[in-house]
Amino acid sequence: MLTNPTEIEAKWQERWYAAKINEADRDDRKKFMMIFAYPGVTGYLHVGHMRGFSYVDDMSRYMRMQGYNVMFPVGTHATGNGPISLAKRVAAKDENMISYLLRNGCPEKKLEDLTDPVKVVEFFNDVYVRQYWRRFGFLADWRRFACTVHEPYGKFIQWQFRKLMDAGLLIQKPYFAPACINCGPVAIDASETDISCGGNAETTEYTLIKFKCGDLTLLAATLRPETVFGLTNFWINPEVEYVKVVNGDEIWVMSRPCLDKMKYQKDKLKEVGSIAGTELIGRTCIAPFTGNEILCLPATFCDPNVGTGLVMSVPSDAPDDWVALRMVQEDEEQCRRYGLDLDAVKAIRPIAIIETKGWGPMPAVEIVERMGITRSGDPKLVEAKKIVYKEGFHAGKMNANCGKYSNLPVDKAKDMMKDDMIRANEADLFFDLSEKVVCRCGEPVVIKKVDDQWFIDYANPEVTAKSKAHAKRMNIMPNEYFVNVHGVLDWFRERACVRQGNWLGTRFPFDEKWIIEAISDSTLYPIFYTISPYVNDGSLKAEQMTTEFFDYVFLGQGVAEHVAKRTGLDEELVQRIKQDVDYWYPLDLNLGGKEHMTVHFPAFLMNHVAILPEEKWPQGIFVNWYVISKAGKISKSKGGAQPIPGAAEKYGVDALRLYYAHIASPFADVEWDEDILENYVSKIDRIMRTVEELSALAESEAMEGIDLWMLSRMGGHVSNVVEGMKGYDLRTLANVTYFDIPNDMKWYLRRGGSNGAVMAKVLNMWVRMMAPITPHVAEEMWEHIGGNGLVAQAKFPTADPADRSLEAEIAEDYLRGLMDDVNEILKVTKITPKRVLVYTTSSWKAKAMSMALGLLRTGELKTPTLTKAMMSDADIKKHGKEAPDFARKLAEDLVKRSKDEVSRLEVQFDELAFMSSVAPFLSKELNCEVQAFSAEDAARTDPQNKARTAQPRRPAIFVE
RNA sequence: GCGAGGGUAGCCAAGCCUGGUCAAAGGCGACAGACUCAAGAUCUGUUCCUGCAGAGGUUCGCCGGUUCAAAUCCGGCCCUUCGCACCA
Repeated sequence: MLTNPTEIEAKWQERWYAAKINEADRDDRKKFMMIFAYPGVTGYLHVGHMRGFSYVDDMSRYMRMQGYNVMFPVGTHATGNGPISLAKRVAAKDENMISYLLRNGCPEKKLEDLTDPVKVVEFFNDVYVRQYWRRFGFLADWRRFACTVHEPYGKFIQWQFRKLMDAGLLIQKPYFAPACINCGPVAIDASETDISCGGNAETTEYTLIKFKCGDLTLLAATLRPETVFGLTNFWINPEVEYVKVVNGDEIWVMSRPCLDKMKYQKDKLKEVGSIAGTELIGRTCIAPFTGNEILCLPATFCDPNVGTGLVMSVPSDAPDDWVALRMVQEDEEQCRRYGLDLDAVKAIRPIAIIETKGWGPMPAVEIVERMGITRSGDPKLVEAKKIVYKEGFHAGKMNANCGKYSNLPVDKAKDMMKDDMIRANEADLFFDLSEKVVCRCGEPVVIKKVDDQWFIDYANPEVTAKSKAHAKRMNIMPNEYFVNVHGVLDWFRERACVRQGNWLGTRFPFDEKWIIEAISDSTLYPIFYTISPYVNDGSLKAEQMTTEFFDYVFLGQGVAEHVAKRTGLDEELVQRIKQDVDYWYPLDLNLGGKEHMTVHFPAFLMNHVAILPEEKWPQGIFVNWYVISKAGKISKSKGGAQPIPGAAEKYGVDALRLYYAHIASPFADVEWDEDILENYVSKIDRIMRTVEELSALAESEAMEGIDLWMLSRMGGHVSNVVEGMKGYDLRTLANVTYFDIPNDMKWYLRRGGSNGAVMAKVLNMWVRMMAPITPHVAEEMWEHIGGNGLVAQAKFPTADPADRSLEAEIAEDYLRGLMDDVNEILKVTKITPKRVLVYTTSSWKAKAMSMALGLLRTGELKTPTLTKAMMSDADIKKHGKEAPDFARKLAEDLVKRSKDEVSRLEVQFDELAFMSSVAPFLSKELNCEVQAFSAEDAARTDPQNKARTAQPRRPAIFVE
């Protein structure tokens, strides 16, 4: 038997792939199709990704052993700008990128190729397949490989979008999205694939409120348009030079950084000059709604980079405003400098507008007081603002000062007032990012308006309702997600599905200027794997993948003969493809990381429901959690994670696979820890040695109790695993196979088990149980014990009912219980035993027990009934002193027992005979003389009269 | 903000849906013993507190409730992790 994991892996992978057992073709078996959500091509993957991937191989191997014809295809998702930006960075000789590539094993001479995005994709496709999936021994059908940027896949996506259009699910409307001013649309996310900083930024919607000031319109950007009723003044930063911008017949005033951003959102802005902040201070402007004239006052907290750089002042509810107002009112010198009317300034009072439970009428005044804030720029203001905003917005309602909005909850009033003001041309919208975002190219990212953006209408009520109903029938794991997915489907709304710019992906079939974006082209794709072998072997060409072709093979619409004629394909081939599709589809299980719960899975589900007939809707979803590093999520972009081939070499593939399956429930994150890996490595070592040792046992000696026990236990283990695997519970499979069974083996040997025939049977079952999770070492052991063919193709074991021996299991439990008790006595008394005497129950107690069990069965077991029954028995009545007490204990004890325990008590078990047979074993274990007696044996040795405490299934013990 | 998950002994982690077999699986780690010249590996035992007889006591984030009985069911609170759309 080989022992080096790398050699074992190479040996068996070669045999599997040579025998093509990974290739799935239609036959007359029942089928099972499962995938993992294909990874994006963004660079090297790390050991964390292999967790979910290996689950799919584990499960598909298990299903194969259960007799299913299993299809496990793989592919990659290269849509987007990941490969482009990688290529750009290589071309720019970016040192971080180069060293990252080399560190992960990219050959130096390959670097030149990687300046081409298409070659980047092909390079990583090869890395993923060879260095990750094949390296891990996956029985994936490589012939079915698909990549989203290959032309035939694009044909499929275009067909999908035509179907969405037919179903009325493609709609067009304006959209505001983050974009680099240079490269076009970018994704803003924590992993910062497209950008070099600002991954946590969010898009903020400001309401621009217009304040007439002579012929100028001052624009205040606010998050709280509902507070206009509380306006007391306007803030201008005296140190800022504002710009004047013509928009229609208005002249807008804003800061320059604001104009730079707004240009991307409004078409006809024309800069016509500038005006100093100081020039505006002291003027009055007209507040919308109220029509009040308010004064422009100086405030340095107006940041030209935030919003418009102009701020409307609501001192009742905005702490910044209140602090600034007080400062202005107290600084008479400044008022004089700006020529302000001192009395008018001093007369400004906050106007209460919102009632919030637990707060007075002026929350801002209150909190500034409470936190002791006196100056603008005090860092505590950030916190103050947060508190007031949160409380007011969610718990407050508009007060009597607010006209027709009085009494409305603040969050409702906000939207109504915003809409009303926009309609009345008193306001507009402006989008900005909550923090600075810079593209990978170095240019800033802004929010850009797109006028004719296409969306997939996931809010469509019919598709949503059908999807929700179908989700109820699906096998969705974990259960929490099964429950939650309905909420997600409800919340799912229109989703922008195409984008412009320099992107890899499929052209939008209705307008070639668009490219279908990354999430929208990866929803229906599992069905593509049913036809991909024909694509990959050249018998189906991209130009033959017409609408009619897809309509026929996927939807069963049209006639094969026509499709054949129009595409030039053989009619027989067209029919064969359709039969393949009908055989394999629907998808049985789609496994993906938890990040897919609110993005991919709902879209996956709804596209199937919207496009395919009901019998092709997916059957299952499995969500897995991550492997994280101590610092947090192991991230592709941040590095630091163990490269996959290195880990495979270091620990062995099977140890890694076992680690993933066993370390925790799939529905919890785990922390990557090298020390723990070592434990799994030695676990596998030990198991291999155990198998080697046990397989050498001599053939057929007489069958003993311990042999019956071993076989019985094995059957129980198999049943538990098979039951668990109905819910794809790999952890139970792992725990039983790699931990419980070895522990049983240990006990078997310790008890002197040595039956070669029994062990041959047990090992044969055990090795097959190891085949799904640690397939390489399982093959090696399978070969060693003389198993038939490849274990990967063997049947998963089933429990043989004839092997079940409750009595044998009871006996060993009895023995272990006894040993525990003896150990406890030895521990407490600190005796080194010279002699241990054991007394089994007296027959009257055994009789009482069976009476009690009888009463329990009929539901009559109570202390008085049992006592009465016992006293009417002559044998028991002789022990009239002890009996009532025993009856009470028995009755109290038995009602608490589970069904399983009770049924064990009902099994006949000769305690004395068993004790006599295990006395030699105990004697060896305890290293002293051991004798067993019946408690009723008049000739027994019993120096302390312990025998009287013996009970059924609980012998009395004497130690000296 | 919206939504979801988690808090179990020194650590990791099952159990919770379906209450009683739960002082709570398993694994690490630690301690002791066996084996060994020794170390490692392996095996055995111990590992909440108390206890010179197999027992008792106090535990499963906190508070309260339901129940004969709660880690498990219900309510509230505290802490924590995660997802939230052009990133797959």
